[in-house]
Amino acid sequence: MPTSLTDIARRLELSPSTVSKALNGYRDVSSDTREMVLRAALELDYQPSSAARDLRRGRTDRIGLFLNTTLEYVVDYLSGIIPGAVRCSQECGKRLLIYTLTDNDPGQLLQVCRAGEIDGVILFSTHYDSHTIEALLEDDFPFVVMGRYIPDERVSCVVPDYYDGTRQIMDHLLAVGHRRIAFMTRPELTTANEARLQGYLDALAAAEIARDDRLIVETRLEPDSGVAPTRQLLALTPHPTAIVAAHDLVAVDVINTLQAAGLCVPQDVAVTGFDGLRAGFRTLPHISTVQQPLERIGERVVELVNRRLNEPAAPAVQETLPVQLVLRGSA
Amino acid sequence: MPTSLTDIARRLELSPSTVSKALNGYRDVSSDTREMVLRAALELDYQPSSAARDLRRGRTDRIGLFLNTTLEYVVDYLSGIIPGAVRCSQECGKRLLIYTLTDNDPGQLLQVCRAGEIDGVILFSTHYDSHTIEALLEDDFPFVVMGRYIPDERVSCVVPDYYDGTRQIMDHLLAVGHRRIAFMTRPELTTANEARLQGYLDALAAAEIARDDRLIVETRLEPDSGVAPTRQLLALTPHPTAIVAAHDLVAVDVINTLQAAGLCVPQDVAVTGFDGLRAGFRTLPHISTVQQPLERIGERVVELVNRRLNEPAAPAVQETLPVQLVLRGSA
DNA sequence: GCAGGTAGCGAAATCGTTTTCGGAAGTGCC
DNA sequence: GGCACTTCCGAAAACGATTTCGCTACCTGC
Repeated sequence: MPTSLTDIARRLELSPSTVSKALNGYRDVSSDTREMVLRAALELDYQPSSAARDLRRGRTDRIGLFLNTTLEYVVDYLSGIIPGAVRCSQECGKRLLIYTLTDNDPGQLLQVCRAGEIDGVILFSTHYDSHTIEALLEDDFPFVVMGRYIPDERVSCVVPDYYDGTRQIMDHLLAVGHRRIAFMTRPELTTANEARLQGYLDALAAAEIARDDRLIVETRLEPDSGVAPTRQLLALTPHPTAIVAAHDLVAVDVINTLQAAGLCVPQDVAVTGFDGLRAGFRTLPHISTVQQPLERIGERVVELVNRRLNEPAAPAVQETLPVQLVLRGSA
Repeated sequence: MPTSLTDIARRLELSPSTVSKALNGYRDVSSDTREMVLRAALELDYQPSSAARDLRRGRTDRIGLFLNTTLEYVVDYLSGIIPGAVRCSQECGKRLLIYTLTDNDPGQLLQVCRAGEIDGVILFSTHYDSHTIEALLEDDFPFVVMGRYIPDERVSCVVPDYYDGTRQIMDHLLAVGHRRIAFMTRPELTTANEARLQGYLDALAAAEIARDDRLIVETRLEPDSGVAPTRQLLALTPHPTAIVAAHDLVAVDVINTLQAAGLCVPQDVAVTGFDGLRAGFRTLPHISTVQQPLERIGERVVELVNRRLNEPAAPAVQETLPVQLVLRGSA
């Protein structure tokens, strides 16, 4: 049994109320007793029971983030997000908790929220369905969506500028002379994928290059899933001189496949990624990519949840954060 | 305000006790009222307040895992562990929570444990000091150490067989004819690193190959930290024909550096990793490695915490799990 | 000396559950 | 009818903190 408030009270022959007030900085307690209490608390390694505290105060000062670990991409992305999110929640006096979902059952998320385990929740793009969002709205439970734009003015979200990022990549590739540029997209029809594709198409149009559908291929995010599409592109004659991958992890596959085929990156084929994950440093050359402001996204997302907690009436915010092209060698 | 037990009670004109008993499967409630209660609970989206419940029951059915995300390795390793850990905790009726530590302050871990936020905790090798362990023992708080052997019969731990893994790698390399085998180790003096080094040295001795200290180099786990040691090894004449890296992530750097120098893997230099992380699939050829039973480690670690929760008097267990050499092309 | 103020403390209610205990009503048996 | 059981339900006490409110001293100023 850990020591409780009452333990301290008994030991010092004080009432629990006084001890509580001493620990919580109330002014109606003399500095003498305050010191006594603080010393005793330290000696006994006192830590208030979070259950009791949460129950009485009606909040937990915890923010949840739900994680599905089946995708390597998610883990990698999250590890970029977390430092910023943790720092910001620390500053807000909250703690950030990561919940692990079994087989991505969104019901668990609602359970945790309704049970009052957390005050607010961050929704990662792949981890919810529209029913979850509806339920959260109905419960008036604070949440923010990360990485996907939700066309509903009641929900806050933070997304990187997918369109502009792709334009930046394309403009760079076009500027250095590429004309046959392949584009790898993902099968899911999300606003993110659409924005990227649109960036690609608009850039081509602006450069007055005709769209060639054989240069647009699909790829998934599992390990090795970038290999086959790359081979498919290499089979074209002439093959593209640049490949714009949907993600850094895909770009890794692309580079490996090209090098295995005896081609040099970027001399023979330039390759670009997207996101700016750490995986981009695990190839030689390193991957030229669009760096998402990962830490900043983490910060903003927590900040928005926190604002919502402080002023429940505040309107939802939909933020697009600027991204930046970083050239690291592969293009 | 979410609906509470009392809400249901009022609506059905029952007492809170009866409602609680109906929901918790007590036998002294008629099947009629039980059904009424269950239906009402469903209609109102009732979810018991976890704070109230935890407070009253004196436990939370939650297990904590503390995470420090500064190291890519940790994230990668953890994502291998988690599926098993989550599944097992699910089966035990517990929930697995991941806590994010700011700047790796072990005091936070003790706070969370003492506050009763979780019933037990899993310590990842890099996230504690001996003081934390002492404090947990003193508090009699259930915990299990993962990935590092602790020479103390009061603490349970689960570790892969580092020594045997390295022997397996070495035996394979020796069997295919390698004689100049380099070894990359990490600067920290942990039992894991020592066991690996010993495996390397014993294998050499068994093959009657003299130890050459120039072939033993140190490397860290940050991105690119495998590059310099590899160049250092390539500067030797003759250079080693095989490189045994301390980790898959290091092996990635090694392979890239070798290929960038125009060498073929594994024809010119064979490379092996350790751990069996997903990163091993992101090179071509894929990395031959020692596969840790990651899922199994996750399972066992949760299982041990759970056993400790169910029978507090049970003795601590120190488990070494078998590892397996998997040849994927790089050696 | 007295009204009004302040400083310091404790009593008690409260948060939403769980769980023990006892009581009321009904049943079966002799 | 009386006795022992069973069945079903509610009252009430916890769990450990926070917070409101009121009470006692003591002080201050006139």
